[in-house]
Amino acid sequence: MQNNFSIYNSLTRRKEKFEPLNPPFVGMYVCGPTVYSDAHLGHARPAIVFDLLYRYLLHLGYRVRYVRNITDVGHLQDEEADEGEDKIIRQAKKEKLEPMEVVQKYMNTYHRNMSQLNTLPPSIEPRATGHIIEQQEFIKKLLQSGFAYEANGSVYFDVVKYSEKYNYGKLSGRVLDELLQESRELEGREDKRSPFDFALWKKADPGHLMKWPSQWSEGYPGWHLECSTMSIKYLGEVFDIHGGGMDLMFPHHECEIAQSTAALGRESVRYWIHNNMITINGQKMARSLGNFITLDEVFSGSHPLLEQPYSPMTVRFFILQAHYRSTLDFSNEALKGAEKGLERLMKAAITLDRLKPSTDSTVNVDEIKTKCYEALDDDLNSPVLLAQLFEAVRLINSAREGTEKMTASDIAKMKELFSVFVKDILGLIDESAGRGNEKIVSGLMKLILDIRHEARQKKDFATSDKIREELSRLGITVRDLKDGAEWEFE
RNA sequence: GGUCGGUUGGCCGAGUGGCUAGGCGUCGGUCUGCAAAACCGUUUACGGCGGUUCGAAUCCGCCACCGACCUCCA
Repeated sequence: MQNNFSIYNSLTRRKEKFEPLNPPFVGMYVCGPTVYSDAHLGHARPAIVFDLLYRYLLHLGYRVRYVRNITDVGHLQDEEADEGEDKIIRQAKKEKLEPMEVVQKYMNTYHRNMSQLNTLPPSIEPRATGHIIEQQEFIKKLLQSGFAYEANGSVYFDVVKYSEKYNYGKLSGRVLDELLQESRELEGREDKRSPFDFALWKKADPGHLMKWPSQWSEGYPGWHLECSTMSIKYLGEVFDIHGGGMDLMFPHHECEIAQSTAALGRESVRYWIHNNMITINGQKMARSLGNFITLDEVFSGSHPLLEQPYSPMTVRFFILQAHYRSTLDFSNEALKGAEKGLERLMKAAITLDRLKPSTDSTVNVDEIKTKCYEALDDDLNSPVLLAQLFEAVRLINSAREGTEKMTASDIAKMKELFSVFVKDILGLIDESAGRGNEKIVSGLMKLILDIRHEARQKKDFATSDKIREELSRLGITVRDLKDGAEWEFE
């Protein structure tokens, strides 16, 4: 499997050549959502970023097993004290639903939104509640290895003991001694030996809605455990890629490393990849800050901050226009810009279909293609890839104007370029497509435009304008060219 | 306070020690019966102060400001 693909590894803080453990197979695990409310713009970013990575790896010929979990238990409101209320249970009470109804409801919304954004579904989408036994087995391993301890029916991970042998904090750059000095004293619960110990199994309080029997207590698993358990179950003890948002590096991913390393005696993940945040007015978009916009609100325009609706592809393009490791600032102006840019890109594909070949050529499609690969190979640089594609757009438009020339071979290559990079890899599809019966509509349009053409030849502009206006009312735009006219749905 | 990252033109965003991505917007032009689109050009860049260098937005130092993480957050 040949490739020149390099990717930034958060663990080593460097770009590294991507070399999977067992080519052509690639194992990729990405932290999915906790399904307790509607997906917002922030959720779209990792979904699209890792969709891009998934698509590119597939394009390069790898056989990728893409695992993305659904967290449906154990994610507490106040993780620090390990006493917060489970997010899903809290929402269930609020909506007067069964916890599993809450999970199903928001999982459905999430899937619908992800499909709208044209992200490919993962190969496996495991749920925490479906892996209670496996998580308990994992806890037993940690107890056996001595890195976990039981206290009052709960089981905790012993961070202090772990750090005597391994490096707790290596991913996020934290030093345990410093963390311990700065941490405040625990109040109430004294089950934990150290404030940075985290729960593997929590004994349920009376009346707790989601709980399972175990040898320790009726209870539920800790949040960090599910990812270690399920990634190893489906991808093996050592696998290639683990992804997620930067905000998960500490403590979530740090705890995952500790759990897996403690249980297996070695590192599980070879490449840690983290996407940056979407900001709004320079501040992270987050539920807790109350400045988030849900995807449905974006698509419908029904949020006070939105001046108009923005289509799923506009959002996708907007996200792909920024490098995944940079913050991306939301604004109406930026979204509108993305909308126009996307339109320009998609129109060029249509123009390409209608282009008449020349006998000679003034363009070098292969050069653009090479640059497109270089952009992706350099840490998945989608903005530079788009810049290259816009160079192709300029050439296509110029060819239509006659200032550049493309042979039939050039046109075929260019179509291939668009098909591979725009559609397959960037996952950008024409949202105006699929309206009406293509064949009949195009036949009718040809007829109508022929009549209009004849009217214009006779300088009967009243008729030609009437046709254009009536078509416009139906949502069809007509544009006159040097020879004939072209049309499209608005 | 600790750790890490950022500060690029009206907006969003790439980037490399010298050849000034790209998109959107603005303005002008070409084309056009009109319109739209397209094309060509234009517009104001690299937070501040020093330093290294023949040459720095790009390397180093200091300062200012912003953000993320250190509770949950994609």
